[in-house]
Formats: sequence, structure tokens, C-alpha cells
Amino acid sequence: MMSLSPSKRANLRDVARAADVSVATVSRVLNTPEKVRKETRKRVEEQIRLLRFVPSAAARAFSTGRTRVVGALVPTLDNAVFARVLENLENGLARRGLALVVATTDDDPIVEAEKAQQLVNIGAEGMVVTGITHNKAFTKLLDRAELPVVAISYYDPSYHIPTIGYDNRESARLAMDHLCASGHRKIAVLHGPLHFSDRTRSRVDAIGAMKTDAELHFFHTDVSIEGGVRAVQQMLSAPVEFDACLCATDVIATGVLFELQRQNIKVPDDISLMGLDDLPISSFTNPTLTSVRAPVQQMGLQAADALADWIETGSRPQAICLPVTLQARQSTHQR
Amino acid sequence: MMSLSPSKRANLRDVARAADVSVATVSRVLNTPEKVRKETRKRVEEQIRLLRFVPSAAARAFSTGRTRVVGALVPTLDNAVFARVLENLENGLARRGLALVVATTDDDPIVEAEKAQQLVNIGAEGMVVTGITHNKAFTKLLDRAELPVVAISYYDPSYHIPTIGYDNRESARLAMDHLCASGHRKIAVLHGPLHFSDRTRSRVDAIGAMKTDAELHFFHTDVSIEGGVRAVQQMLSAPVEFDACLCATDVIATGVLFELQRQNIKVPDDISLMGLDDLPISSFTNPTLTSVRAPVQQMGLQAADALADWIETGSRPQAICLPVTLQARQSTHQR
DNA sequence: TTGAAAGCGCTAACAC
DNA sequence: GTGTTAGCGCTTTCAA
Repeated sequence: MMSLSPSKRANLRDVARAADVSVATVSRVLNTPEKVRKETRKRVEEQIRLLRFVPSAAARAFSTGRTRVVGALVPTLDNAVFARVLENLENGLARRGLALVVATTDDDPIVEAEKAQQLVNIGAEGMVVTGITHNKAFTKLLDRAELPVVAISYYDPSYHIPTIGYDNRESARLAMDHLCASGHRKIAVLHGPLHFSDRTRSRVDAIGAMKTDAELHFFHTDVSIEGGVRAVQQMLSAPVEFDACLCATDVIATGVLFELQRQNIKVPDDISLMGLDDLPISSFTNPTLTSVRAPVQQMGLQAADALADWIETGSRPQAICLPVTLQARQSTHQR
Repeated sequence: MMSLSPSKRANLRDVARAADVSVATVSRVLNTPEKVRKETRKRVEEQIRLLRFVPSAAARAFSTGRTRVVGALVPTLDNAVFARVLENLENGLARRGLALVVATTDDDPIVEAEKAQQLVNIGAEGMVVTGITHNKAFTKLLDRAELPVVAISYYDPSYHIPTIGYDNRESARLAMDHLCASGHRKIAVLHGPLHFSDRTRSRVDAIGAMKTDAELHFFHTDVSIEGGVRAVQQMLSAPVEFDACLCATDVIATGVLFELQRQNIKVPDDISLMGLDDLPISSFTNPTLTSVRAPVQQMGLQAADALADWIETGSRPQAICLPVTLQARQSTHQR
């Protein structure tokens, strides 16, 4: 049997006509099959197959007002910590029947605002953003669109968007406490760009604000293994002999470790090294890397649930602060 | 001035009414502002602001038939190689005004088929899938939906979906050639699950099919750093003294390197080590890790362009085979 | 259990 | 440059 308009995709009406039922019935077969008499249903399903009918998602979204899509704005996927967050966000959202659109911002608020606009344009029902540093255009957009939005990787209960994250300052403090308690007094702090990343800023600020008799020197580099490698040059050419190096992320710390080893500088004998975030790799380097664990898995899942609840019930979630925990390993030791 | 129906979001008609123009004019202000007289436009824009009007993405998608969303099915984000592919896919698609929905499959064809259905349900205009191993439900779905779909990370010009990737067999062969040419004769091959990943299968098959007088032993483990760590135990408890270890991915090789070092086994003096994929980390380990580069960045960008072209022009792309290149580094040497 | 019909909010063809 | 209007394909009352 041939279709009469061979080039066009079949729609509900075509199926209804072919099965000799109303469009309402076809719609029911699709959405609430149990409400349709078995014979009728069979007949409709048969025609659906024959006509290769695929319901139009756009029409459906239009009719129901739901796209089942939410967006996530993250700085990059090229850092394992965000990739892991996303993996868990996606899993959590999928369970709730929501699809995840990923947009990378490179930690640039302007790009972020643009991509956020795109997310609104495609009809995202909610959004996950990273941190609490956003520009005016972004804030305005959210305000207009009135979307459920949660901010992750940061905790600030007073922020106008619910934050579901952890205390970056606390994370840095735990690290410093660990280093100071084990007798380190000359500490190099290596971190990524401060300008756009509030995570980095919080960590570095917290370190600077601590009352300690340790001598602190701050070095700035890229957030990448290579960034860590390069930072070692800076650190070694400083007029100080450091007994510890604290990196604002494990990614940098990994690079530092590799470069120190390459230069035959022993960790932790010559210098203690620690990172923040606790990536999976940190458990396996030689020496294993002391770090402070950021609860990315929980964070991804809880953000997914909170956002899904918000979208479904309209009730705005409370901010959540997940605990960070020191993971003392071999790369630091008593001085 | 108060809205008369305070609880409902304004639509085009409301704005038109308020600005005393027709809906068409408002639509033009939104889509082709240059076609509207400046004064009129100002008036409309004013009302858009006042009424906090946000165009309905769903209605727009319905009307134009375009969602501007494409989906990507990848095994996981917890492997840097896929995270990098996605990063580049997203960048490439964003340039073309397309948003990327990410769905992870865990390399399970059943999950893949389900998530593909979800992608169709949300109205994806196209899809990127990983590899060419898919189940019946998946194939049927694509057949029905008639979506533009490209397969990445694999090259097979005869496959029914255009592949944009690289030759996994060639990649493995380059590695083996390198090892054999430098005199290695007892080679341990470490790889992830064969069942679902055609990339792994191709690599392992190609190695097995080579004419070589080297003695090959195959070991199976998880695709993770920890998997590499554990595989070392297996390898060492085999009744053979290996002079080389070839890992089907750098992720595993990284774990192997760490564990060998921990056990004080020297790479490459005691055993040569190499991986496949060439992750960024491989350039910085000690010793640096010999690998074969998979062109993930190019692949992501080219897949994005090919898919965007296909969606826009309807012309199906040709398969593309990107070159893989040996990156000889310190972890392998002449025997 | 099924059908008729009223939208949902926008775009675009056409008329003025 | 601007207005009128006919859809787009589905869901969802309300009646029968």
C-alpha cells in the first residue's frame, strides 16, 4: 500500500484516518494506551508502523509546554572534575526523564550569558550553572525567563540562586591546616586564573586569610597538567626554598608532581605536595597525592534531583552544602 | 501599569496589543529587526521589556519545525578521550547555532537504544553516535526517524551510517610495528571489555591478526586508571617475562605506569610501555608515554560540521578517515 | 471507550 | 513597512 503523499512524514491525522479513529484516540494510544480498547489499539499501532509515524516532538512540546530539556553551563569538559559532575548530572536527570544540554563557557561570563540565552532559546526548562560569578546579562536573562536554576560547585546560602555544592574556602582551609599541622612553613600556592573562577578565588582567598605563621607565596598558571608543569619553573626560580606546594586543583598538582619528579626533586622528602578536588588519578600516582575531596558525584545527583523537583513541583530547593574531606596520602608528610 | 492577567506569561499577541501593532510586526522585531521601522521597533521592544516577554521556544520550534538541538551518544564522560571529543563537538555545533544534548550509554547497546529514543522524543534534529556496534532497536529507530546521524571514533566507509573517525586497526598496528621494530618479542596486551566496544575490538583484533614472531598475551581489565593498576598484577603473575606492554588506551597505560613504578619496575628499562589515543597527560608522565594519537579534536569539529551541513542542506556527508600518528616518547626503547 | 473541537504561540505567505 | 490570516501537530476537555 502506497502513501498518497510519499514525501511527507505522516502525522496524527494520517494515522487516525488510516485506522479509522479520531486523532484523540491515536493520541491516547501514544500516551495512555491502557485507556484504549485492545482491538482499537492494535489497529492504530498497526497503522503507526505502516505509516512509519513518529510523533513530532516540537508539536508535543508546544502542546504540553514541556521540552524535557535542561541545560548545564560548565567552564570546560577538559578538566576531569567537570566531566565527572556532568556524568552524574546526566545520569540523575535521565532517571527523571530529562535530557541534558551541555554548554561550555571557558569560565567567561560573556560566553556564559550567550550560551544561557541559547539554552533559553531552545526551550530549556531549567539550568545548572557553575559557581556564582555571572554577569548582568546573565542575571537579567534568568530573571526574565523565570527558569529554575541551580548553581553548583559552590555553596552560598545567601546567593539569589540556590547553590548545591561545597565550601571551597573550607576545602582550602582543610588543606592548609593539614600542611601547617605537619610543620610546613614555606608554602607555594599554585592556582589558575582568579578573574573568572569564584571557586579558585574562594580557595586562594581562604588561604590568604588564614592566621598562620607560614610564609605563603602565590603563583598563577593554567588549569591543566601542562600548567602545573610550567608552574614548577616559577616556583623553583623564586628566592625561597619551599617545603610544601599547595595546588588549587589536582589537575595542576598532577603536572607539578610529574615535573618535580622529572627534575629529580623528591615528593614528599624534598617538598610536600597537595591538591584540591581529589580526582581519581590522585589515588594512584607515586607518591599518591594528598587532596581534599570535592563530592562531585553526590553534587551531580543532588543537583539533578533538586532541579527536577523544582521543575515538576515548582518548589524552589534549599541550598545544600556537601562535606569536603581531607584525603591524606603519601605526597605530604611530617616535617 | 499592571498586567491584567498577572499570573500568565505574556505572548506575542499581548505584546502586539500593547505596542499597537500586529503580531507579525512583533515577530519581525524578534527575527528580522532590520525590516521594521526604527520607531515601531522601539515601541515594540519597550513593550517586550515591560511585559517581560520571552518567546516560547516550543511554539517557535513547532512553527519552524526546528529545535536546533542535536544529541550525542557516548559511552562515558569519565574517560578523557570522550570528554575531549564532546568538548570539541559542542564548540563546533555552537558555532553552527546548534545545542548539544549529551547522553551516556556505558557502552551498553540497550541503554544506547533507550537514550536514542529519548533524543528523538525531545526532537533532536540529528545525532552523533560512538562506533558502529548498535542493536536492532537502535537501527530501527534511526530508520524510522530518518535523522541525520554520524558515527564517530571509528572509520568504516561501508557502514550504513557515515563514519567520521579514524582507523582503530591502523592505530593498533602502528603501535605494534613500533614495538616490534624496536626489538620487543614478548608483549602483554591490556585492554578493556571487548563485548560492547568496537573500538577496543578492532584494536585487539588488529594486533592478533598481525604477522609477527612476537609472543602475545592478552589481558582484560576495566578502562580506568585503576583498571590499569589491577592489570599489572595479572601481567606479572603470568608465566612469561614481558619486554613490552601495549595498552588499548592511554587511560589503562597510565594506571600501568603508576603501578609498575610503585613496584619499582623500570619503564622502559625493565619493560617498555605504550598506550593508544594519546591523552594530554601522556606527554608529561615520567617517562613520557609513547602512544598513537587519535585526532579527537579534528574529529569533534568535523563531525559537528558534517552533521550541521546534513541538517541544513539535507546532503549526507562522506565518511572521513582522519590520520592516526605515532608519538614515540620515552616509555619505549630499543631492546 | 471514543469523538469533536478548541486551543497552544509562533512564523510566513500574501495583501495592502 | 505593516497587517491579516492560515496553518504547524499535538493534547485535552467535554459530550456522547
